[in-house]
Amino acid sequence: MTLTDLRYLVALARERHFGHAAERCNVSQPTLSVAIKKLEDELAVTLFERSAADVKITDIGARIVAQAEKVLLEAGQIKELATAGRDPLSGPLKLGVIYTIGPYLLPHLIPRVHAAAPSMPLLIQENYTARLAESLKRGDLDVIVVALPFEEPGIVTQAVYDEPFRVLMPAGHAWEDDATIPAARLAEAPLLLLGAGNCFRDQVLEVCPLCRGGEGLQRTLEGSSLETIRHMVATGAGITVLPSSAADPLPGGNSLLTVRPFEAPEPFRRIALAWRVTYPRSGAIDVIRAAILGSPLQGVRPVSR
Amino acid sequence: MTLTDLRYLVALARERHFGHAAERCNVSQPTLSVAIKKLEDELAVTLFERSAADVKITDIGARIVAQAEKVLLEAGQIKELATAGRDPLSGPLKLGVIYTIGPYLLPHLIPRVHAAAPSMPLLIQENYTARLAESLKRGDLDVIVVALPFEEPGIVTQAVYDEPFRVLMPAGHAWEDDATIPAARLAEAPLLLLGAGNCFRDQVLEVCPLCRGGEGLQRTLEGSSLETIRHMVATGAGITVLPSSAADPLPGGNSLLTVRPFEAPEPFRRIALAWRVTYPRSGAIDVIRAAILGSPLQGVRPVSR
DNA sequence: AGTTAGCAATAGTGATTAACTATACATCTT
DNA sequence: AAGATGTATAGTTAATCACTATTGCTAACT
Repeated sequence: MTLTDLRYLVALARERHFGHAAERCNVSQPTLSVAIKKLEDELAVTLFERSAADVKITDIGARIVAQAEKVLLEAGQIKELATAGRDPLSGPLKLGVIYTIGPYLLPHLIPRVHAAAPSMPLLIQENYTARLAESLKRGDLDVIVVALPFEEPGIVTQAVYDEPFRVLMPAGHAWEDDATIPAARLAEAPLLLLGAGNCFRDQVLEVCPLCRGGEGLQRTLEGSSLETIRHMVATGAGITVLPSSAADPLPGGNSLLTVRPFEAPEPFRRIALAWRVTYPRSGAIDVIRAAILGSPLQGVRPVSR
Repeated sequence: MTLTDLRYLVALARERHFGHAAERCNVSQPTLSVAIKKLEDELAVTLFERSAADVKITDIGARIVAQAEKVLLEAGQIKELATAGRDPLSGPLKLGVIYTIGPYLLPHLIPRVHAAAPSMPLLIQENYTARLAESLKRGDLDVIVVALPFEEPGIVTQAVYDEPFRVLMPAGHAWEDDATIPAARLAEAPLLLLGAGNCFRDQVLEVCPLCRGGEGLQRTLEGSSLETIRHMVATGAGITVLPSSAADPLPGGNSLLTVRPFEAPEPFRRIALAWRVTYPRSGAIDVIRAAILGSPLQGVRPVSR
């Protein structure tokens, strides 16, 4: 029993004539005749009474035809589902973002994605890189936004933008008069850091190897966020390093804080998109990338593909 | 897209492993692999993300698998319907009976058929032979009970029983003293007859050619029934001829009436079943025949096949 | 880093199935 | 009895399906 057989069946039930039914199915009369007979043999049931005068459907035949129509209808739905699902910009996209990007990127990203792909709602999760990577591999996420380096088997990455680091200090701080800050000087001040697990913490410590020992002036704020640290800096608890998108003053910014760039070579982080090699909706990824690049993130430099 | 493809699809969705899914479907891994790829090409949609680690279903894939399961379920119903419909004794049987048999046969027939084939309800229609024949050919009836001769293209008949004719007269009638009545004598009395269209009317007139002219003593009762005629005979309106099943006194019969057989050769009618040559439920017909022969019809003689 | 193991995809082949044309057969009609 | 109509069968070809053997890929292991 195949779907083709069922199509022949309902055609014959409608036409009550083998020749006409065959024509409607674009096959020859013997083809349809044999197919119906095969179906009857398989089901061990007489579906039609054939006579010279006409073709009559049996009671059981009528019931089976009705069921066959249901089958064909449901099968047609599969094609419709496929057609609807063919558009990579339709259907929800599960997006993961690291903590140190989310608050600054998402407010811009979400409306832009919605504008570009209105039928692709975003399901967003913020987390540490490691957790995002796991979810991505499991299939719980489709695309993630992380900082490089990021290497995982089965995962491909695409750099999107570079983002310089900045030094954040309370207004009136001693370094305020310097246009740029040498990285080494970070060891001289109480440096507020995110907790372990945040990749940005490690990247900051890489900028300032002297801070690494754990015996310096720096202070780790477990379970905290860049925003919390910024507020602590404003209250004079210390200084910190932020990515430019989080540090650079917006119009009408915070007058309690002073931001200074690093001395060249300016340290920076490279932000990338990552997804499973096998992920089929590359069009959706393109939209995400475009929306990120279209977002007004302070100080970032796009990375050409 | 075939039902087999869909079976492979849902198997793979369940197993998430080509090899295991193939095994469950009793096919080789390449077979299943190719079938899935063919489906994906046909639908122009990626249903699964394949990687060395595992097989992940896409969102659209999951929706299509759910739909495929629905299709397979409905398709399975076809087999169930066929299994249920395979029994010729299941499902209603549309039975037609001529007016001059119905009242005497059906009260016996219906319970017997119900006992022999409880899941075969009878849909009964009483009518003239000509109307029954038309309904039978149209398919509105499945089997009819008629008197022979009955010849129709595409229709087969099977004699069931012979039924002698009787003379019915009011009690105390002049012929009451005769054990048998010669057919010719019918022309001498006021003979009550059914209206045109009833085959029994014609059969009676054949028995008594002298009555035929239309100028004799006989009286036609259009739109009437044998029961009406019997009552009229009881009131002395005339005599009549009845088939034995309608004439012969039942225990506790009518003392106002006298029944006499004809003189040999006894006239009789042959009752038969008729159905379309193409009608597939011959088992149902056998049940009807057996139920008729099992019915206590007065004076009838079974016709061996 | 090279190797191995696991798994899906591909190639190539054989068997089955589905389609065709031509024709036979059955039935009713003229 | 012959013709017309309509379905079934025969015989053939093409397409499809399923198999085995093998390749190619990825990731895990030594």
